[in-house]
Amino acid sequence: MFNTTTENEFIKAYDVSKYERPSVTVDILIYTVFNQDTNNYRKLPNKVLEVLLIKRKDHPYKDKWAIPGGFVNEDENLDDAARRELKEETNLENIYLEQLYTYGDVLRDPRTRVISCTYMSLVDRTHLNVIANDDAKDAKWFNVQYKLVEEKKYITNDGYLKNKLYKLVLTEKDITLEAKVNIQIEAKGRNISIKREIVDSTDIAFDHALAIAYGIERLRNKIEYTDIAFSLMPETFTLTELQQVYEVILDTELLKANFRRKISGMVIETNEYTRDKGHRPSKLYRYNPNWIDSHIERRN
Amino acid sequence: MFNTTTENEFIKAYDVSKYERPSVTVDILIYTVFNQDTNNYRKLPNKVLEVLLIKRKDHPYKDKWAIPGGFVNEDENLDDAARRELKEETNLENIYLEQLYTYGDVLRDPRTRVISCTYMSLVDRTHLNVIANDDAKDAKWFNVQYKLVEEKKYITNDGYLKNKLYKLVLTEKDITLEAKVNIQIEAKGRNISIKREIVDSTDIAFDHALAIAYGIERLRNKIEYTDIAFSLMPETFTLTELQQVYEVILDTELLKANFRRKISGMVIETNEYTRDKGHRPSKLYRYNPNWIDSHIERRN
DNA sequence: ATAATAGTGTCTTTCAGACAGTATAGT
DNA sequence: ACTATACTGTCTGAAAGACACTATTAT
Repeated sequence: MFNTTTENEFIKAYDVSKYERPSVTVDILIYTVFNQDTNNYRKLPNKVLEVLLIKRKDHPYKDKWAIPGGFVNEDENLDDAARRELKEETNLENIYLEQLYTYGDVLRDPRTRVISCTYMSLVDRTHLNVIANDDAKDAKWFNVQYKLVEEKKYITNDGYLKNKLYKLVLTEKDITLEAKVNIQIEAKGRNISIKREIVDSTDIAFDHALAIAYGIERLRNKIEYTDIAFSLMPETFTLTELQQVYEVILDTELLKANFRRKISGMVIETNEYTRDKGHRPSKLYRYNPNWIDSHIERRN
Repeated sequence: MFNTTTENEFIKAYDVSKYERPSVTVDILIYTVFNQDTNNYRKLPNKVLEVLLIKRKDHPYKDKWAIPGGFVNEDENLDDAARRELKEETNLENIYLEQLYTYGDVLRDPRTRVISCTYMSLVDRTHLNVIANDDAKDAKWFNVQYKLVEEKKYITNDGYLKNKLYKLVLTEKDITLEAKVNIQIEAKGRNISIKREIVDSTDIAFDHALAIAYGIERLRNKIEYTDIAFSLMPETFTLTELQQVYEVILDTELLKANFRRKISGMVIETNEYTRDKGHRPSKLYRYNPNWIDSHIERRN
């Protein structure tokens, strides 16, 4: 039982005060929506979904891009570590933050065994300080595109095997990072298992492409039945802006009248309007925090 | 920190063989549905939701009940550790298994910092071997009840504070374990944060009451838009049995005609019928794995 | 005037909820 | 015959989808 460890190592290892941090990190997916200006004075800016990445300065994955994160301190709750990291990266507090998934494959970090608990955060770009654009840290907002590119299904005698191949493209000025994520769904009798794996990820560090993809999927799911979209909005906004946020996350076009009917209970109108837009002014709205009362609560 | 522990206990607790591994555990919520026989020969058995718990033999929380789990081996993926634990407890493989949430509060284990990644598994009780009922391991299936008992809402000037108090009751023969879980939802402007905490948990070890509660909530959510219910069913089943599973998980009564319409695409009828039931025989059905094709896929 | 967006009304189809009714084994 | 369950048909109202129409600003 006490195999080859020396007494010294034993003591060092178990001396309470010297107990090293567990090799557990917290990594944060910080998503935001950004206005891309157009050249036409009349046209509204396009909205794009962005994620914050940091260029690694050391091996492994030197010069590749990674999700911000860091080790969990010994005396720090997991959630607190996530909040601390978020504050370090964006200088923001009291922001939407949700635990996503914990990645723990043995070889995901070539140095040593690292288990990473990922969180997802949504921030309103207008509230953002510049830390995240600090060149010294080499942190950049990358435009995110995530699309299904191939779907194959094989029927087996007691179920099926389905492969869905998604392409993730991250761009920032002249930098383009690409990865492919394969989602394998295996149905065997009544048992269904899902496995996600990176097929191809040349410029994204570790298995972070998986996390970025998973975050977008969660976002797409949750925007349908919760109010998370408002975490991406400024204090007041037009309904068209809100619709654009839904569209850029869901990657579809929505019909204006139907969209407005759907979200009507989630917003409160103000007396203010947009100005100087080269077209009819738009009424400004704010989030209605009491919306949830009229719905079946399905946070989690 | 190590207040009254004897040296002996200390050594035992920190056995070297455990050190090499990170202090990360995998804990598994194993849910099943069980038929409770009734005395009336005509009546169908009642179904109850159950979860597998293990009686702790050592400090801390000696003689309290805990979710089965254990340390992750150094050379073992997180998912593999979960599958291994599941196999050890139930002797089953290829079972529905899904990562749930990772608990990482500093003081959740009084011995040392332990981060626990929880998984949820759903098993068909008819396929179960007896390992989980092995008295030597003191593993028992507990009847689960989880209900909202109190809801308070305070309006603040920029949002609201909502407290939802849930009561969790676990029973097995003459053993009753109770816990209260408070879900605090704080809306401040557009930012909403959710905190879950145990208010009262006298007989359930660690923060496991939180995990059990969270698992049920996930189950209640997912049963509405996925096919996970079938992981709890035997190969063939009647539609009434399927409905009972939905009812016991959702803790509501459903109207038969509407339920059948809703799940009609998920099942395939067989030519077999139930017999000797003291009433009209019921057609047996099996799961239709191709159901998902006709739906928007929302696993995750 | 025009380009571009803001905002509303309404038709249709689909689906969830409610309820009433008929059918059939086993004692 | 009676009890308990099996199974189906249909009405209603709400919500989702599609589309057409009117309104208003800066240049």
